[in-house]
Amino acid sequence: MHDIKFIKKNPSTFDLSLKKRNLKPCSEIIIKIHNKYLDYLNEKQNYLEKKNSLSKLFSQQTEDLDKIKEQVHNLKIKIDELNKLSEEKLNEFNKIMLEIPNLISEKVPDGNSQEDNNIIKEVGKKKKYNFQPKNHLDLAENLNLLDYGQAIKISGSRFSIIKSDLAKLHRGLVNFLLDHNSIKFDYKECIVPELVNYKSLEGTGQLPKFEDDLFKTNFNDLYLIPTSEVPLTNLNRDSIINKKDLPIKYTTYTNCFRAEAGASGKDTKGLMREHQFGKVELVIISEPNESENELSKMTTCVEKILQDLSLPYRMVELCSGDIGFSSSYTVDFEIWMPGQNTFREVSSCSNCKDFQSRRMKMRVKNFDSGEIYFPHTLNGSSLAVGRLLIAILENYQNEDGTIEIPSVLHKYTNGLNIISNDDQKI
RNA sequence: GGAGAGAUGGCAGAGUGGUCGAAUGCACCGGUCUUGAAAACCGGCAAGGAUGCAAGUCCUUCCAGGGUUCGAAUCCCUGUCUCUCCGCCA
Repeated sequence: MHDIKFIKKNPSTFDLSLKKRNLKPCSEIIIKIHNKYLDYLNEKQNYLEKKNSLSKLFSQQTEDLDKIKEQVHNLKIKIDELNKLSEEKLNEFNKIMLEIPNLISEKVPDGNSQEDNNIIKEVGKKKKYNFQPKNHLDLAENLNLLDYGQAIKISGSRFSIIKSDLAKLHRGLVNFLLDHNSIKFDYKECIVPELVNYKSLEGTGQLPKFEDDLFKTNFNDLYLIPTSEVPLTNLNRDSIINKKDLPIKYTTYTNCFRAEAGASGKDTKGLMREHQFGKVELVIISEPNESENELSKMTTCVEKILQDLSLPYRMVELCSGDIGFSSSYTVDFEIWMPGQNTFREVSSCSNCKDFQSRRMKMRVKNFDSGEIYFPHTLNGSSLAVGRLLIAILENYQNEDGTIEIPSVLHKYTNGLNIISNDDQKI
């Protein structure tokens, strides 16, 4: 949510940012609606003041009370009218405002699509194979570790059943990632609900605009989370944080659920794009002037994982056409996938500035000065576990189809260091 | 699923029609005292909005939404959530 006062002061800056996202300028109409709202509001407040002062006369005098009653009655009619009008305008205003994406940072490169993203750096050497590397799907199915027939029977497409040593690797990865984040990088580990209410999704920006991407349940109208950014960031919704408690850093592992409404035909099989996937998430609530710094600490945390796992990756700055709704600046991490001969996204780290904190009324108070302001919120994946699994399968494959397990994970896989065929056919 | 109770400031907790944005305690901030600290004492301390250069003035908010009334934290209705007991259950 944007600050209307900012828009009124800087309409052209605001419109320019929208233009970079290929959106139409709208400052003029927003300002117009808001001013109209203020007109109604001020008029209403004047009448309210009159009404209040008339009511107070009752405890002071006893004469002409009927006359006052009548005056109040007349005022109430006007107030009701103006109340309706101002509410209408405010609703109109909010409806527009909630669908406007965040302003993008000056650092964000111009561009229309993924193609225009800026590669910041490429790290790690791509392994050379003296055979044709397979993709994760062939590898895992050959090893009997992934079953799509069963997944389709139980739930349909875009689900999978992970089995045996691959399931153990998945579990080990989750523990490795959570330990990394909480012990080495001081994020507070949490377990959070995977069903959330409307307000929470509005707070982080998924609603009202992206309803189609979400799964809604018939229990209290709760939604399945598309990312644990939603519950983690909303932990401090509608509240005032003591400045001394910043920065607040959370990490969690959850399943994430996405309808993938606009992705038909893309990555239809395999762990790449599923309706349900596991993800470890990082969220930071930071002082406004510290958020850039915090983002770089966050990306360092993610990078360290990729380095520990010796996976070749690149760091990509998203362009104005590709950046998410709530973000002002986003850095993606992509791992080299030899079986697909391309880099694929495994993490996205965003600085949302005060966009989400304004939406969810998360504020910070400096108790020394009394000052109250909106903090910046950041979120990042560390990492999407399914995709990380793909990366390990493809990067650590041997010619015979077996998979080495990276050495940092051995203590998380109870010493298991190679995945070979699971003989059990069930 | 059945029965009952409740939702008030950062927290605890008074308040049952006007003088209530709301007692009191704790926490927090400032001060006195002290070599320093603690204790004690004194003072301050909700949020959002409008307007104004500012000081200030005004409006709104006691879970949410309706209603009664000149006037609602307080009375009535609806909804949501929480708690307790019983049943069921990982």
